Amino acid sequence: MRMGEGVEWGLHCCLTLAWIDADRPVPTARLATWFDLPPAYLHKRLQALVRAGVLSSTPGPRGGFRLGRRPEQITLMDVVTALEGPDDVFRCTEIRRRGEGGGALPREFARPCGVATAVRRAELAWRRELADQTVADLMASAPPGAAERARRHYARMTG
Amino acid sequence: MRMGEGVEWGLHCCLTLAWIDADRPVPTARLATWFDLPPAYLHKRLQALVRAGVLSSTPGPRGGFRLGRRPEQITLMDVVTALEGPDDVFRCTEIRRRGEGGGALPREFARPCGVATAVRRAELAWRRELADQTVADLMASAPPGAAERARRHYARMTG
DNA sequence: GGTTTCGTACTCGGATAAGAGCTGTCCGAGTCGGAGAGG
DNA sequence: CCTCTCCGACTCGGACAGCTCTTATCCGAGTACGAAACC
Repeated sequence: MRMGEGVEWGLHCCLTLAWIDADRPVPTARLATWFDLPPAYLHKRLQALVRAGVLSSTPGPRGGFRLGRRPEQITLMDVVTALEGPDDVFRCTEIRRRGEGGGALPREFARPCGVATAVRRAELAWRRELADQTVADLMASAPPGAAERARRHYARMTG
Repeated sequence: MRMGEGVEWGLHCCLTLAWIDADRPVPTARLATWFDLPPAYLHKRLQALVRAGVLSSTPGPRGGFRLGRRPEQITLMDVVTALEGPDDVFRCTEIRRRGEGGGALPREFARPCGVATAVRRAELAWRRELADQTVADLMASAPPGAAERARRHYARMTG
């Protein structure tokens, strides 16, 4: 059980896009060079963020990606859900009612499985923490001057 | 990103072992029949729980598995860690310092990456919820009479 | 009848193959910018 | 000199392979029981 690498990429890209706050969209190639990532695959992951509304894309020359909404309205949960899918981490297959164990007790199965409930409680705590943190919070917790350095660095790339 | 199926199996098996509280160890075949699971693979997953000390095993005839310690001392975190591995869900690859972006700022990298910190906060909340729940809690939250039914069902299987 | 010995069957344990999902790559559709010709 | 047209290049978007990890399976090592032979 491991989180996909694209989540780290997506969060760093969102943070960078928020910091530089460029007038023009930022193409994939720039971000891939910035972080030394495989351009094609990064592109694929950014597309998933566009489908979720986290980013917006512009085709053609001078095109690229920009934030789909303001940084304080992009939660980490949004990014994780967009990149890892909306499915629950824990999937209850109702094994309690399979096999010999569950033949004759239909009334009890009206309530959800206790094991699933317990694990989902942890998963909800995880999702809640992710939903409480926004890209704006990431910007605020960064060392001072980080945004300025990002802008300068990006200006050096474009020029 | 999905949790392995073995976690559900392991938790249900621990709960069942705690309920029936048999004098003899319970072999894999019984548990596999109980939940209608592939016996060989269930066996492999139970071995992982033995390596973690959650279960203890007895070889030979009349052998099998039993709980390695009391139910109130087996947390859901123990089971998940045993079956999914001890690695963090989110792995920070330090992409901030890779590529063009991180060449000239060595002082800043002394502090951990803000993105990683934010995601790890959520992961810690998840682990904490898992660690706060024990197998004994699962037993307590089950409908009354569940333990008795499990014992009767197991007696019918053995006899 | 009691005891010893042997064989058998059962269980765990780890090493060995298929399948799914993540990672990585490619090419096509669409679009903007600029060069060049014409007025 | 200004405007219109056309060409070219750049970017996103989705479809196509390689690889790691999960799932699934098998066979070997060890052990307790039970039967049989022996005392």
